[in-house]
Amino acid sequence: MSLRHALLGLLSAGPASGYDLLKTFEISLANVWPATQSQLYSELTRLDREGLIEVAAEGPRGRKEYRITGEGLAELRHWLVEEPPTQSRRSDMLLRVFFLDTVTPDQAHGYLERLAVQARKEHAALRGVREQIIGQGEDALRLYGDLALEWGLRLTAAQRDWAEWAAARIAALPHQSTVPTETLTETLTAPAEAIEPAAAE
Amino acid sequence: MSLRHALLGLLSAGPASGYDLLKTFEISLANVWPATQSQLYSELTRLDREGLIEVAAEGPRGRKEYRITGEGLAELRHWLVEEPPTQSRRSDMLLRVFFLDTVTPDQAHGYLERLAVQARKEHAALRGVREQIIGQGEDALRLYGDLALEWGLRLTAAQRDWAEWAAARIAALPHQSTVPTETLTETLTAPAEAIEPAAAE
DNA sequence: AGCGTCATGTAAACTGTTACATGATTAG
DNA sequence: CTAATCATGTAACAGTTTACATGACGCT
Repeated sequence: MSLRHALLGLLSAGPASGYDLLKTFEISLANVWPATQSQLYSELTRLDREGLIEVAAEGPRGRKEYRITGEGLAELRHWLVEEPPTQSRRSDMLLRVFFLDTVTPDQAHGYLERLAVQARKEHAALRGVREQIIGQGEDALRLYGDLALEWGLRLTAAQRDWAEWAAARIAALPHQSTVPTETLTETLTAPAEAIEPAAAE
Repeated sequence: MSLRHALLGLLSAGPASGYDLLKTFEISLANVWPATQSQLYSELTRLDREGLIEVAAEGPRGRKEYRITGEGLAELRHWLVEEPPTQSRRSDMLLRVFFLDTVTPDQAHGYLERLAVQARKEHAALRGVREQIIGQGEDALRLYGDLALEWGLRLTAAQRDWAEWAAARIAALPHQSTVPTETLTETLTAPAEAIEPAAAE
């Protein structure tokens, strides 16, 4: 359960309300640990009940500003340095690759091309983010944000390169000529045809 | 819900029982889409009820061998080529990076070093897998498995390189001397200290 | 006065994990 | 005969998503 640690982490930078935290999730944490409003509010209630955070102040429309407690900070640090990182490696994208032999090579090629395009877009978006924050306040909080951003850039670049490489490999297959896509629909219900192996890179 | 598509994909290669599929999940699909026995059996029952798979034969100890139906194959192909890939990018590992400023630079450095070690191990393991399957039957099913393996190799390499780069950046910080780790425990309850930015790469 | 945003909460459905439970068959 | 493996299922719980519901405040 890392949602609680995400919340503790955000609150370690200063007090905030559920609404504030929700915005932060939508903007900066969306790509790392998405969370919904519903989930967020109930987790905050639980954290408060368990003493890891507390209500610092109450505002206008029932607004409750939470603050992290000493116990909460200790838990956050424990999670950071003690608990082994469990990368949940569930990948929709890669799962499909395993079964690409059930569709035509053209369709498989199309899938990989789309992955490459998507990776290029994401990479460009991250570059945009980097341009925006360049020259801004260079404090401790930014250093680690930069590391995360760099990871995003490297990951999307790797994904792009791999998808292009993989698409090219499929395009290099024999019997992969200029078949118009219209005629492929009727082959959909036929069993996947055997594919000759491509030469190693 | 991609578990059902994983099952359909495996069954597209030939009939199998829940037990067989479970083994396949543990061996070859564990790193892509982990699933538990419990989850698997109930999903098979559901797929059967919905007509996407059917019982082909019954074996010795209540064994039920499932076979994919035409409807199931259609659903698999639809998922592969029509539905946009939703990469669930929830990353425990990256989430921690954002909050690394709440612990000492030494501890942050240690975290990144451990990530690098882990990535190196995983990369080596995948290399081992590649050695094992080299020279084996080179059929259509293998081609796409190779693409997936290559992605694993590239991903773990990228993770290793990034973690090393990030660790080096933290090690290059000022005031980052040879502090014995024993003395760090008392700084755990103190507020995280401000960190000077490192020069760009 | 009314619209947009701020602000929080609950309920239901679904997905995933852990643990419990049971029994048949085969190999040694 | 007995231990390992084959083989399936259920129950309880934890985490996530979607939808519903409500109301206060601030600006024009």
